Amino acid sequence: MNSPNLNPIKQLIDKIALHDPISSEDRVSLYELPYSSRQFEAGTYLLRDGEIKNDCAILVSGIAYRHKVSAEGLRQIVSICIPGEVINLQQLYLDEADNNVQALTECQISFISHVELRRLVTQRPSIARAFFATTLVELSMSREWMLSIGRRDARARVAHLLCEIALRLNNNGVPDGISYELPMTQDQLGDALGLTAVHINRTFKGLVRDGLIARSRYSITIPSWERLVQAAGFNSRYLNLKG
Amino acid sequence: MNSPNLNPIKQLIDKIALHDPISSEDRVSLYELPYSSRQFEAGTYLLRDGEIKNDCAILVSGIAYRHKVSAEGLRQIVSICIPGEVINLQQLYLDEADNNVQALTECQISFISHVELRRLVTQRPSIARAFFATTLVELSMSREWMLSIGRRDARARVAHLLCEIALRLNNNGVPDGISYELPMTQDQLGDALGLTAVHINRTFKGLVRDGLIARSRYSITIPSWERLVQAAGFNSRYLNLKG
DNA sequence: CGGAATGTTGAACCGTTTCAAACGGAGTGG
DNA sequence: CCACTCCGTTTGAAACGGTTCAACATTCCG
Repeated sequence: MNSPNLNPIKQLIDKIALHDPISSEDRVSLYELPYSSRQFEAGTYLLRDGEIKNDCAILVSGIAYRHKVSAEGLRQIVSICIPGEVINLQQLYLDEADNNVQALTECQISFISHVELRRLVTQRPSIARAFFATTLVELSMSREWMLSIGRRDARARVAHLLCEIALRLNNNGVPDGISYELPMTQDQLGDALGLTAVHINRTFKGLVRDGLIARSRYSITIPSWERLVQAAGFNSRYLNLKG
Repeated sequence: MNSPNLNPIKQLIDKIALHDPISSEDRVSLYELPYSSRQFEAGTYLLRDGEIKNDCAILVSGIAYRHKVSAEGLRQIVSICIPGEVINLQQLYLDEADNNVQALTECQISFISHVELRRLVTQRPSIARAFFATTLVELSMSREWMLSIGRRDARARVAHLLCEIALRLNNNGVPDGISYELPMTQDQLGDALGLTAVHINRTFKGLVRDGLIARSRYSITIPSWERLVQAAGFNSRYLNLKG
């Protein structure tokens, strides 16, 4: 999981190629980018609201979450970051970050100079295009997230989040009986779904009672993908996965 | 408002230049793009969920809203589109639309061939960059919207929406006493904010009672920007407006 | 003028929150 | 290896913000 020799560029390429093809020529030029890596322990801020331009940060291993806090101090988690994603793409062109990214587990981050990346993206339109496509998918995911928070009840919201993460971790499809680690406290889940930790707890219990999921510690098991999808009203189209 | 001689390319340029500068050279090449225009009446779908690649559609005049509907048939409005925006940027690189855009007022739409635009964007990195920046701002807006829906109460949600639109319509700042048209029914406002039409009504009444806004028909007046911002917990940073 | 769509209001209801207390499990120090 | 502590989970009861339903008022538009 935290194997130190994960190649960040490969992660990045795999990720962006998921939504837009990248020629082998472009791959090579991406491979030429210099980078440096660093480990961050769970809980660390990987990006802070208000932060000014910085190097481009790729999440190589681990899971993180992006959040904002309201004037009243309430937190809303707006997305989950998984390996291969650029955490601060926004800062590639906009000045100031307006959100935070925090490590959920230990995270390996690799840094590429923004200047370098901007240069590459300028010289190679198809790489620019791939990053653009990735960003469009992120936008699409955030719209679905809005639909969840605004219009689904607690049960469907939780189920939907579980579906989304399961599929993002297994792009080719989620087989029945699969399990995965979702290292989020119920407090964090609440902040992600616009609910209370207490209500997350009750909702989880309901899902377990009805056999839609099984749980132990941070591990989620999905006995029947079909049934969970049904309960969530989940339609994977918005993830724009190929195939 | 619906003046037929609005130049769509100028609108487009003004819009993307709002977040990223565009050189005069690039402006010229944008001006060379061929386009055709058409009027759509209020209520028309400008983009449909499931629609396959199409020409790039610029909203030249009028207001529209983007929405998704859940498996249970509930609608969530995820953004308000104002003039100068490309409605279906997503389709520039992704295949299938996963959301709908519907005209709120009569709308003038101009079409540019996606092929042309892709070609231009390939040849002129700084234009690509400007579109990228615009998309990043859209992403940023959607994150703020999530924060609203997930964590603000009804009053702050409504106030926040009113602030956002006021500022997007007046990029240089909102003077006290300003009014603007928000041609949305309370049903639509409810769907935008994850509330019921009924509750929108009561919340509006509350804001009026407390002198935070005045209303008549679809016209909103803001006596004190300061106070409305306060009630909304509004911080304009996420809009990434220059200056 | 008439009908449809939108806005307004009240009362009952309900999904979720709040508060508070107890529980469990992992890590720490004695 | 136990006791202690901390943090997150679990549970119950009461409260609340927002919903639902239903009736009525208003505005719009043909």
